[in-house]
Amino acid sequence: MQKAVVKEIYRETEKFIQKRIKVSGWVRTIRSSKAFGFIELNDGTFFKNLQIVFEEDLTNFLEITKINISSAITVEGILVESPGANQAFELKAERIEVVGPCDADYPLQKKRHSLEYLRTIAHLRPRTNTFAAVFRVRSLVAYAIHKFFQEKGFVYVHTPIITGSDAEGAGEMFRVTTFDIDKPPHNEQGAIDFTRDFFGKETNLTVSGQLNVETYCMAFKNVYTFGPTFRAENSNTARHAAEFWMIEPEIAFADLRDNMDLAEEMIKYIIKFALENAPEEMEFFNKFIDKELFTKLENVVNSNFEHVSYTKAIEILENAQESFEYPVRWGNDLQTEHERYLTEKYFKKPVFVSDYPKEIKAFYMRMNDDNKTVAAMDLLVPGVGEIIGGSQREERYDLLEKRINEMGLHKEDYWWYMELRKYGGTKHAGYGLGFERAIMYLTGMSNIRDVIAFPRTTKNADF
RNA sequence: UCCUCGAUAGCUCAAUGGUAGAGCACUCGGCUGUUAACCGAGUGGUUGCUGGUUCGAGCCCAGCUCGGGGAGCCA
Repeated sequence: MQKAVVKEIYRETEKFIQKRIKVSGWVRTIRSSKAFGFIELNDGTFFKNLQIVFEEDLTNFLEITKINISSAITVEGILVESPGANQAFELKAERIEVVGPCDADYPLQKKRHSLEYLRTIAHLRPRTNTFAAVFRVRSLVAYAIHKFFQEKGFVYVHTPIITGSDAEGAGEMFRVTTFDIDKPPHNEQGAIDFTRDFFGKETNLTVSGQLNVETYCMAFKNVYTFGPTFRAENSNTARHAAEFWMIEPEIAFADLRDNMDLAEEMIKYIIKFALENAPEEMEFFNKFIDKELFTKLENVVNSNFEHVSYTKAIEILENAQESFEYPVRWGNDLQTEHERYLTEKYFKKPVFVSDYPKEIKAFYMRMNDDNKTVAAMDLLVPGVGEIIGGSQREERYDLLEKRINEMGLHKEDYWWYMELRKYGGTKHAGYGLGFERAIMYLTGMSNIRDVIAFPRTTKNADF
């Protein structure tokens, strides 16, 4: 007998119709009458379910009518055309074996659950339509990102998760140590003696792979990282997590414009990839999560992203007929309300804001000729806000050294980073894409906790 | 961390300061093509925690815990 999976049955129906097949999966719902019943079977390979019809000629008919949702079963039968309205075919069961019964206290019902409740049962929520769709899309988009960069010849670099450089400056860090935290060793000055710790120095979980990946950029020309990142910020929002994934491409012999063009091409590529490779899931998001999703995504794919300088953006905001809570002033960073206005109301599409005042940006960003702004860019998208942050890097040794000093950093901490500027340093640029934020944008999900399998956020590391 | 709203059955939600309820889930029964199947009956509660006001608190007050929304920080 032919074994089949639900995805093949939907995609290549002609291969299975009128044939005896064997399918294994979980019961999503069951409706039974005195002499017959229906099971919606999901085997995990496909978003949609396969309808099983069973009748009282089954030797275990009574047992089957009583099984609970989420029981694991194996069904043998013939795939036939369905007289019902909602499906083209169904499996007429000749034999159903319960391979893994499900207890009656199973916490998921056939009805809708709140996303908040489902977070409390993170081990079971991938069995729901919403999370099945989210995590299949997440998987596909991760693949699409690799595919995009690999097809362009980029080299995938695994930058370290544990870092000894505490000066990356991108946020609060999680300490990595093997010390007994109740009694760490002290040196003669009375301070904690990190020379006796595992690495012989203070170490933390990385907040960004950028500085490390720049070294490989100077060897391979075009590189990217794709890995987990950790921020110990006490953030409590729908867009922040303590552990998240980031994609950080870095391109040599390239400037800020090349950088933005790459970002735009990548965003369009992954949107198209998701629409083509997960049509059922995307349809579901458009119908139940965000009714404007397809309109939004098609608008992004078919339009050119807007470009605006920070200075011009300030002008737009100053002239806006809008009362902002925070004042708009050249030199201040853009607030969330300002970003939302720009991308959602003014341009109504993704917009790159570039060339920010040097005071509000990182030390490694390239100084512009005006000596006031740096070659930085943020990509703002409607609904999610900042999804990408990047810059052209300062490749001039003396200017980099000057910025490090101005910002009160210690140049000894960056000795290897600075040497890149001595030994064949060249123009280069890169950006960071928050992977979860991209998934949120693609699916319409509005909380980052719902696009991470087991989210780690302030006061929550369950599962 | 700040502002704001909330926490009642397994879930989603009701309940003038006066006997804590419904739908779904679950159990039992019925039903010959269902589509969140349907019909009937039943089981199910320390009203988040601690204290206070009151003859009496799910409801009023205080503190705490956890969650939602917004803000800061950022991706």
